[in-house]
Amino acid sequence: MAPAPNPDLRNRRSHQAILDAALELAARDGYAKVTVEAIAAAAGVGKQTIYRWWPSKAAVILEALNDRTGPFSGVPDTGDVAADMAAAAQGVVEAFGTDLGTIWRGLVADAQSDARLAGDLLTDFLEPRNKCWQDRLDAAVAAGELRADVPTRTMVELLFGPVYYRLLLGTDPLDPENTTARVEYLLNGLRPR
Amino acid sequence: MAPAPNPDLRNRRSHQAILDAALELAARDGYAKVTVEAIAAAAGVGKQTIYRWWPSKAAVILEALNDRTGPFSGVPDTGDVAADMAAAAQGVVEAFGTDLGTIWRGLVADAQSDARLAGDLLTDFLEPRNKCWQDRLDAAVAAGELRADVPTRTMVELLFGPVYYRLLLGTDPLDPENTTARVEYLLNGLRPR
Amino acid sequence: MAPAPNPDLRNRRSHQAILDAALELAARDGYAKVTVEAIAAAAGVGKQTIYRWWPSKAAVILEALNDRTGPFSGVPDTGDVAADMAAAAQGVVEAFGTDLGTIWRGLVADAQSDARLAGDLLTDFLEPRNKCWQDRLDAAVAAGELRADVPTRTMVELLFGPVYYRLLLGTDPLDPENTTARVEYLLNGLRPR
Amino acid sequence: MAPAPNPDLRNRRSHQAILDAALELAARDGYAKVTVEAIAAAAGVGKQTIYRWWPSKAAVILEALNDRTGPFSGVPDTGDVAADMAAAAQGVVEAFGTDLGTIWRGLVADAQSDARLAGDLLTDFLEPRNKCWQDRLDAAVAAGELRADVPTRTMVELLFGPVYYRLLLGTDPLDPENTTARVEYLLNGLRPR
DNA sequence: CACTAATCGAGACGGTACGTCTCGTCTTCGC
DNA sequence: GCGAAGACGAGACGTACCGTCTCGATTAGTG
Repeated sequence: MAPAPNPDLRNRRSHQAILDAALELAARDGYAKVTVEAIAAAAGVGKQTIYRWWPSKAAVILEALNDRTGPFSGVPDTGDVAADMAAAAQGVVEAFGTDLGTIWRGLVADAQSDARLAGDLLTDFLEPRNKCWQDRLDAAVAAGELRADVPTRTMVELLFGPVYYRLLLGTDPLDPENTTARVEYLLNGLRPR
Repeated sequence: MAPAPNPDLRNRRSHQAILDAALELAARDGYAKVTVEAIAAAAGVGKQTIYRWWPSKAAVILEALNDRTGPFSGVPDTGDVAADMAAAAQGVVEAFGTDLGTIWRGLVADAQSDARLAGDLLTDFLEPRNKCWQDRLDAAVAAGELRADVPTRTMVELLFGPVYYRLLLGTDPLDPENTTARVEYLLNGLRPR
Repeated sequence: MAPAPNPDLRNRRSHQAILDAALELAARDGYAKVTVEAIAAAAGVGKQTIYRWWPSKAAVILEALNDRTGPFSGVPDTGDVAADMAAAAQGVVEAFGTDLGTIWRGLVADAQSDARLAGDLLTDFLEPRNKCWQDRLDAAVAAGELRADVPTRTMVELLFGPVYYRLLLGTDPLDPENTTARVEYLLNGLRPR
Repeated sequence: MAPAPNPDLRNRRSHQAILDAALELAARDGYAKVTVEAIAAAAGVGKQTIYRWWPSKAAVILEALNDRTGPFSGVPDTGDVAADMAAAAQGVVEAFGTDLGTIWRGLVADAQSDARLAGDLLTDFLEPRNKCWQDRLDAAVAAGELRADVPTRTMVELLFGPVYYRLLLGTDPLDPENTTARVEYLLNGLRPR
């Protein structure tokens, strides 16, 4: 069906205008209220130009998000894994406190009924960041700071799972202090000593 | 505006037919594909009869879910909090492996752009269950099985956060074994001993 | 596919608003420039309400035309068939000089690629009028004013064919005088006497 | 605006391929379904190459038609104007029974909303043929076969008007027999003798 | 024989309207 | 007078073409 348009002929100006418009509308009106039609109008672009290059509004906004945040800068490595975990988790919490959090919630929501988007969310956004984290944690394991018998992938889930829990379920507000404390709980465990 | 319909006049048969139809459609076609129109048709009911009593399809399905699963039976208390946590977390994971998981994902997705629904999700479903858990963990704290300086609400987040992480982000499949191990990690911490 | 909407439930106000808007737009902007979307907007109506009851903009405009012109009043019968033919042909020519002519040209144009519309044009507009004419001419034949060996249907074609020729091909402007003369030519023939 | 492309640099192969493709598509899919895009694709040509030399798909197809039918061969002159009229009218009717009729209907349809095309239809196709007819009829008038007080242009309308009436309105199928008879009616008139 | 300029194939672009879909409200009729 | 049935206004969807535009890559006729 799709005649596979030639990316070389892509118009830079339009491409960027679409990303910019998408992000601005999402920030202004809320993710759910954004429509492809509105993005096209705001970007001064034909709808077909969006559909030619993206399968859905979600895909546009995901790329816009990546375009805006730029390449993931990596995780800190001060030698103290506890401090690094706390710092980075706080970074995530703070980022989620901005428009980014709202937009990300919308993307995750759409991904529940759009398997392709779910995959793109992972490959384009989540997994690269998690990969960095796993590397950092692997180093900590090697340095004897963390248990070797716990998969670092699981550690990442333990660290960020509660953040997403609050973000998506809204049980409690995202709270940097709580985030710092959580790292200590994770490292030392919930058993009394 | 809304003439505040008198709940006494509510038709039991229609009410139940709507809940049943909603759940069946959600299970068969997937949450996102269900429409109020389809529920009404499947229940042999006018659309207005649904809109009179519920604000959205999500509200119908949430009530249908609660209607189906019945009142929350509470958490186990064998005296061994580790075993209880593992058992219950596994129960959740198993439940999420059925239609319930798919439907729940849909409800959480809708809640991202529907504050009222988000509130209902908490009060009608999540908080009652979490309240039970906090009570159980309070008992464990009192029994000296868990640290007293960690809010039990946070403990619940640590336990279930990673489950929701996988459920909603799809990084890895929900896995009962991993769930059991996670309880041990949480209790003993990630530091080498 | 089409669930066959129930005409009894049709909204009178909307129906009339659509017909009025269609005709006004056609007169103002020209038949070809009218769009279903514009009719809907001008009538303060949803597009679906048009598509529910008509298959195309042409069908709307045809009905609007019939609604406006009202039932065909019939043909004159003064006893002098020549005078009657001239009068009526002139009536047609004059009508075609108004918006009606422009709209009718548009409908005939659309009918070239829309068999259903072509049929509707005949049954809803052309044939009723031609039927009246054939009856009038039959009477003239019976009165000995016209040849009995020429089908009256053919006579009608001879009378109006040239009108449509000018209307649709634009070779020459529609001209009442020429119309009158043509009746004489038809009746007496092109041979010198 | 238009930089007036230099016809000398025109690519013969492309020109012919466009005409051929246009006619083939019109015959195969019907005039209305043909698009400039499809002609370009079928001719292996860029869209701009069509728009450089023609203002619309109708103009392409009109030229293709003229290219295919070749120069108009003129009207017969056997000395018997009745026979000649019948022969030629039948020729037209027969031609209209082929793809040519369908395509011609499409062109006339488009001309209703395209004044330029309407003009081209006359100058490139209709008027040359009518001119020949008028000449032939002038000769018949001079020979005393036809009335001198009827403009030959009007005679042509009387002869072909009914043909177009049937072609464009679809009241009855185009019928060679009826065509022959019509010539007799026209010559001798509709009055009983 | 290179040079230069316009045409060429290709197809992306900003637009417009299409006909469909679903939403949440409003209207009608039958029980 | 309630409720099923479903028409309604609204408006986004994703598609199809329009006519214009921007690309190299031919392809002429000129110098």
